[in-house]
Amino acid sequence: MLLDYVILGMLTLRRLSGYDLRKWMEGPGRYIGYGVKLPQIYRRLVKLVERGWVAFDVDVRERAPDAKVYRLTEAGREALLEWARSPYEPSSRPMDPDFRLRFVFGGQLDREIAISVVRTELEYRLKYDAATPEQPRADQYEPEIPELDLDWALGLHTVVRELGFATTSSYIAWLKLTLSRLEAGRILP
Amino acid sequence: MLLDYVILGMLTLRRLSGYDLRKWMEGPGRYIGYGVKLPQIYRRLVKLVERGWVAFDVDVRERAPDAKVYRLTEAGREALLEWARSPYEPSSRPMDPDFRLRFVFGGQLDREIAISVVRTELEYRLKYDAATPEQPRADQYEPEIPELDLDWALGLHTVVRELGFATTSSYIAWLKLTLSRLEAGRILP
DNA sequence: ACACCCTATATTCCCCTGCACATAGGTCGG
DNA sequence: CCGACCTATGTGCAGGGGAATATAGGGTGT
Repeated sequence: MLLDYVILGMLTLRRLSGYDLRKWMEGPGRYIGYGVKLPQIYRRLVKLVERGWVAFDVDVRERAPDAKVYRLTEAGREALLEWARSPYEPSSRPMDPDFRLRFVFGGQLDREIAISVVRTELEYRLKYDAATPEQPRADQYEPEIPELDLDWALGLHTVVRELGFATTSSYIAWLKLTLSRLEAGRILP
Repeated sequence: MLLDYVILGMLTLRRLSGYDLRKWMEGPGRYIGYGVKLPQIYRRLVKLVERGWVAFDVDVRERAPDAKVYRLTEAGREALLEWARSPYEPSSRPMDPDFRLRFVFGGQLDREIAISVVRTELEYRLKYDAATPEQPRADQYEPEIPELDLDWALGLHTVVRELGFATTSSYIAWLKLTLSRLEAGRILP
């Protein structure tokens, strides 16, 4: 379950309440592309406590309701590390959050993990996504609705595929750049 | 349910079996970013038949198992149009498939719908996503694990946010370009 | 001859997850 | 004073959706 590792990964950096986790997901975490609603976060936290991966202390607050502040346990740290080291299989859809999740929350534990995940992702994208996508051929379609303008419709499909192609290309460029920076031993100038 | 409208939208263009729908989702439809597994497609098709939005004919095939080839009904066409005309609320995560789905499967029905959806999306992205994201501040974090290199971890968060920022920027550029092309009345040169 | 994959449909089990709602104190504007 | 909104926690319900499995004919490789 991806949400488990988002929570464990964030708790590696600092203690957080369920409410904090949601704030992160709606804020900076938006770019990672994975998000769930509050009830789900609370439910997952309960399960993670049951499993012994996280624990909490009640933080009594004067001018706000009491909060449960969660922290990572030793078992949770091991679970996160095990996930981070498990084989990474890229998703067929480049915009899926799988890679970014692995990269950030796995990679933060160990430089070798970060490098290996980026390398795997890059190889996969070069193999399956670097090719120029095919144009849809009008003769393959026979609209059931006479009012539908087939050229218009396929034009929209084409421009969306162009968006996807451009996005994927710059994604691949980012993967190459990031890989070389990681291999050089530092990521920020 | 988004899957309903993916199916209705594809059936607007041509008759398809459940298996065909899955092939499209794994192939060209990958760029739209919405995908489910086969069992879910079959389940949805059953529900759409019950609701009267689609119907099927059994296609007896010589050298392959018989296939159910689905087609759009009048009620299905109306349901798709109603969805396409309903107010569009952009998702807070730019990579969610909501916009692309609306744009392709709503926009193919009517040029005004396509223009309106792109305009709404562009306004939203300019408002919420055009700003440079903040850098994470190291003093806000207190890792529980001494082995964790906080600068390294935050560096990874930063480069992923840079990827998100670059992606969003080129997405906004695409929205502007597409809007002006749509307003000019044609999308392809 | 046998293994394996492709087309094609579908079910069962079980968990994930969104929506609506409940609770409750604090703050702020009208 | 009241409504609206923020912090902060949850519950109940219904439906979405993945993994594994079943079935079954045809083609392809070794």
